Amino acid sequence: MVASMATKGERTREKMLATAETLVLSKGFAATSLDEILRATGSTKGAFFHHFKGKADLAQALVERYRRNHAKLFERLVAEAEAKHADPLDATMHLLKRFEALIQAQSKPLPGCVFAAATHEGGQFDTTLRDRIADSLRRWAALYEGKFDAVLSRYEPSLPIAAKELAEMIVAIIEGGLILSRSYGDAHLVARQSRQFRNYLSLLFADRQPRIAA
Amino acid sequence: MVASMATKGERTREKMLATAETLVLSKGFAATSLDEILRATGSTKGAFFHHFKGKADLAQALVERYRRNHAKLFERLVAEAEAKHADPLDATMHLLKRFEALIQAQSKPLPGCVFAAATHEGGQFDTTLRDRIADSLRRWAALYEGKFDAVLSRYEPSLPIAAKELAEMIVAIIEGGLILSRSYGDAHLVARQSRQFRNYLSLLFADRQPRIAA
DNA sequence: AAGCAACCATACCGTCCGGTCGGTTACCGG
DNA sequence: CCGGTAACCGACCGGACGGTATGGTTGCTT
Repeated sequence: MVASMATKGERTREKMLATAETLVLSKGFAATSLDEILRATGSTKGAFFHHFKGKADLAQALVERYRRNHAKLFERLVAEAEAKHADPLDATMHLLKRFEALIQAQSKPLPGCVFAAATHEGGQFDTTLRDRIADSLRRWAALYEGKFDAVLSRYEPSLPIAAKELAEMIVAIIEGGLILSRSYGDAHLVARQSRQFRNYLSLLFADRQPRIAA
Repeated sequence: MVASMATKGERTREKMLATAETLVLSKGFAATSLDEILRATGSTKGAFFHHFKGKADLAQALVERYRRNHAKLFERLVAEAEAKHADPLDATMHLLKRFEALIQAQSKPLPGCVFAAATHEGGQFDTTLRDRIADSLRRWAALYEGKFDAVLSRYEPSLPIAAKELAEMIVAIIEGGLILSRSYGDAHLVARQSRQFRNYLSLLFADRQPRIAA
């Protein structure tokens, strides 16, 4: 038994989560029935209710799973970028470029973001899940914010700017870009928008003016 | 009988659409039942099916209504901006600032965008409605694109840029900003992000370098 | 090999939801 | 005042959905 496939139960649970995610991202959570998920995975009610307390529990598990995968991916990209560039600005640029390359490689538009989906249907979830989603988005932005903090502590921007604003901007651009990308069927729209954001950064720090200690 | 209240039927229909919109924006379309809408408006099944063929028809009507209102608002803002500024860059900046002021005036986060909601639950709608939504988003972007075209035909940007990219960028920023704004409960996030976009524009056209005819 | 838990299949239940339909009231031209 | 139509009501239906109960099967441990 290979370690990667874990136990049988974990594999079916993962399969359910994966197919549920694609269905939810295409039709929405409420419009996705349990039977539909089970038909797609080839299992039954018994299996589902063995792994999840109910549909609400599935929603929470979906968010948690997405959160982990998302965090893991970005930590990998950040590590790679910082290994290659000592300068914080270069590292951030590299991070964005790697991200764009990942999207550009896909021929179809990305299926969407679970956080955005959950936010949109948020009214049917309880407060703790909504808080968890907001926290996930904040952590994502905070990851960028840390990078921009490093950049701002070294270089003087050509316009007064806060790291948090830049972090929220790239997250907003990606989330909004995903919506347009899906609606248009344009697989490369998000990458194009990320490039625009890089443009903004390169104009903000065009001359790499070193910050003067007060 | 005042002209503004139109016929009785039109008023109840409008009331249904308005309450349906708020419900849909907070819980999603599939999770919003007809009974819920009717309870909120104080009318009944009979009234609903007199005005709409079914729930799918309601969805289409919601999109169409939002589309009209949205277009009307922006045409008003554009007209106001162009009346005040002959220069296309100044007019565009004014347009964005007016938009920010509108958002800033609200104390609660905007309820969301029907286009984004519909895109997110798109899998449950038919192709014609999905196309209609994509078209609505494109028209919105095209409205901005026209303005940026005017700017680019007069001024040389400090980085090579297409009007379409800028147009898609502000739309993406607003859509993404709305998601973050709702999830965080931060009413001013969208306006802050619009200001970032204005920053980008002001850096792109900082010196107002006039375009040289080739 | 026995036993025990984890895992999964199936039949079934109560409820809610979209939709239908026969009927009633409000309005309006003639 | 009358006829007709737009507007509206509310009981009802069939089906789908989330959830449960129960029994069977697999696989790990000792």
